[in-house]
Amino acid sequence: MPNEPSEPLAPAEWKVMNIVWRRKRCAARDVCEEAKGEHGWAPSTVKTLLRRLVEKGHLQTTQVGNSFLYRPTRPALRALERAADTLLRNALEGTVGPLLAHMVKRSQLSDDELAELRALLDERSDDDPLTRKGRS
Amino acid sequence: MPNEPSEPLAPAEWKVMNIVWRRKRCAARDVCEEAKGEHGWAPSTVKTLLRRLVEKGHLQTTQVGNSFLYRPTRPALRALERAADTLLRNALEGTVGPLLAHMVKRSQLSDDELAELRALLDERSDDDPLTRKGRS
DNA sequence: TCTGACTGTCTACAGTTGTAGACATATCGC
DNA sequence: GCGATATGTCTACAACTGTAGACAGTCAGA
Repeated sequence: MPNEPSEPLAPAEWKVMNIVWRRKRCAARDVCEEAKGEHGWAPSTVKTLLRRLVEKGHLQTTQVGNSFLYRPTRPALRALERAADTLLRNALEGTVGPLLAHMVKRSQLSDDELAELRALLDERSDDDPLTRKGRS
Repeated sequence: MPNEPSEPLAPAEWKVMNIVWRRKRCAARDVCEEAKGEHGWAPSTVKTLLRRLVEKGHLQTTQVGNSFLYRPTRPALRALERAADTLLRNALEGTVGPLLAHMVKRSQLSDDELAELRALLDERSDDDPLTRKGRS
């Protein structure tokens, strides 16, 4: 039982996972409904994706009557962080800063989030001696 | 001639692109050499990937003698930004802030980059009325 | 000019992903 | 108990991906 499913999510799988994450847990029917509305998918499509996600360890099931309740095995944030790590691994020398800048620009952030990020940046430049060259 | 290749890069394709991006432009041989060292790939593997990348519009070629010079059609940063956009599209309500925090933590950023990010954050909280609710 | 080395092209093939129909079966209401 | 409905399973199949061998054309050196 791999607690952290290692296999990355394919695009269609992200869509299904997002539906389940939003609802915390749900039945196949709910996913089918929402996926039909959002992506126009046939129920079979959703069912196949759910099955594969269970196989890969991204979803857990609990049997309820003749059906399953699907539940993510890890929080959405963790999956996002994994994907972000992959992204960063692909970032060449000097592109990380601009990349983060781009993402900040694209994002709606709350005041709290902005404050937390600011704090992080300050921490960075305070305690990382390698980056302490040009500041007074 | 699609100036911005829309098809996303597969993992193996990122690896090849990164080699070409680092060198700005190069011959297949160079890529083969580096890819062999880094990933243990056979030359055929590299050649297939180069061909597919050209087909998809990620690489351009210039014929030189009996061989090609491969050159990226867009800068690495742009490809990264596209991938980042996809990542953000998968981010649920409330996960974007923590996600960015995670990325900042994982990244080595220069003083200049830190300063630029800080400036961006300040700009955000200054001019976005939606986020100006809790601050004095 | 002949040949060897190198380059790109063709072909291959297994595994993954996107998409979905067919179908057996379990359940719940009557 | 029986049938209608819903649920999961099996099967399918094309496209994409990872990986690579075989081969043909070409350029340079002998």
